[in-house]
Amino acid sequence: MALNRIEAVPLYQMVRERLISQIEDGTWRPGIALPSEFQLGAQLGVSQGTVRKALIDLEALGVIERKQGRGTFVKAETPERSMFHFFRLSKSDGERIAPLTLQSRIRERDASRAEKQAFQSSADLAVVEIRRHRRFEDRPLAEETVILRADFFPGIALRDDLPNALYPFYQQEFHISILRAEERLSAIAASKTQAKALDVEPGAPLLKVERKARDIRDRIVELRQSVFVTGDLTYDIDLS
Amino acid sequence: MALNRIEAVPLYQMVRERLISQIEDGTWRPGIALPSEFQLGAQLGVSQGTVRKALIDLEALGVIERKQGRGTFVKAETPERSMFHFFRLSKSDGERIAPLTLQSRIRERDASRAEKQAFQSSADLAVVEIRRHRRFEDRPLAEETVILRADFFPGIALRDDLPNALYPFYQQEFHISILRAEERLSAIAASKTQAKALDVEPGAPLLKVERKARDIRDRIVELRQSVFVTGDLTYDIDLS
DNA sequence: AAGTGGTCTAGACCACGAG
DNA sequence: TCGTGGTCTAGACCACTTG
Repeated sequence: MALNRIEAVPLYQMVRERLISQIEDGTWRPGIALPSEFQLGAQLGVSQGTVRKALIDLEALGVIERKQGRGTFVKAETPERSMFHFFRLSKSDGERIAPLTLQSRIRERDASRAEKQAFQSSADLAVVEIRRHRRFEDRPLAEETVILRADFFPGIALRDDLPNALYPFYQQEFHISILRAEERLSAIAASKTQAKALDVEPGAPLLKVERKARDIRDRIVELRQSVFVTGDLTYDIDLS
Repeated sequence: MALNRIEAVPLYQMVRERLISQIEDGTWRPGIALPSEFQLGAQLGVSQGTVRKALIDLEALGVIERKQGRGTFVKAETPERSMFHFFRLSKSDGERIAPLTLQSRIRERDASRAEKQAFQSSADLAVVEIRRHRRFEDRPLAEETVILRADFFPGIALRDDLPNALYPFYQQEFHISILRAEERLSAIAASKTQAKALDVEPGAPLLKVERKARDIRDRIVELRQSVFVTGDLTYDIDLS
């Protein structure tokens, strides 16, 4: 239980990494309370203040939630939270919208060279490709392709019950928490295929979003390309 | 110099607000070093640890920079930093691009109802409108309209020497630091006017970006609408 | 009343940068 | 060598939640 002190690595960072490991391996599950700061300190052989610093880091990371008088809780990725965080389309009055996923196809294949590069892997790699058609208020909203590292999601290609919100599913079934993502956006003209799938004229403006999603260890675990019909919707972001 | 202890407001928050005020009023100017943690604590009548907590907050806010062994410095908004932070277009290889501003027109007028609402002001309000045409590598890149609260930028409408990067200019000339912004993005089809200004076909896909920029006090001080020809450029963002 | 996280202090020592 | 921020500890008290 106690930490092996390694020279030149601050104690609170070791505590933080230890806790991350324990959340990953299921020792502390989403929704439940961690031991108190004093208890954790006693277990790990450090002071309460050191545990505290680690917990503040983890809260800033978005891994846990601290509530005065109640305790410290592992954050559960609910479909609602995930939508709010990673699906950022809203109406002109600012109200966020939630899409519906109608069709999805899933298959496993070898990674392309570009995909291997994106996953920062030099060895051969199997990936799982998910294609989805997403709608909102009975109209086509987006065409989406999701690429996953097959080794991180064993058996996912055999699942025929993929939910609308994938990130809570990743967390519950595979212990993978998506915490950050990098996106590249551009305006494109609809191709014939896209126009047909999204029920717009060829050449109509579409918003293309290419995403690299990272887990708790900052590994890139998902690639995603989405093409949206924005219409009078907007894609809302914060720069800070 | 010392703080007036107000019940129910933590000391470190009072220290933080005090330091923000002092940065705003020019007591500590961008680029210079603050007094050490112990000196600040002695001046304000609190312990070094309390000052430290305030400084950690300010660093997370992006207001200061702390360097071990050297000191704590007020961040200077350089054109480079500002570009990197708030101008997020890049080439397909990931290299950030820097635009050139060719024409700009500036005038003062009354705020529209929508603008008053955006600035969260119920009273009448004068605004300054800046229109800019921005280019990259000899091609049109964007048409931009910037709306400022006239009361926050006294005399700016008389300036005929607006620089390419406005945010460092706001900081140096008006002591206003832009720290955060909210943006709403959408893909639109070029109107005839836009097509002519940006040298594309009418109907070509453009990326529209509507920004509300906030200062150190979280006040909305600038509205901005930009319309970009993305082509093979992308607008890069982080979700976290 | 008991237990949790939040604030505040004081002091010791370490790591880094500059003279 | 000195002064800075960075880590770590120990202890006191406050604010909030639950039983």
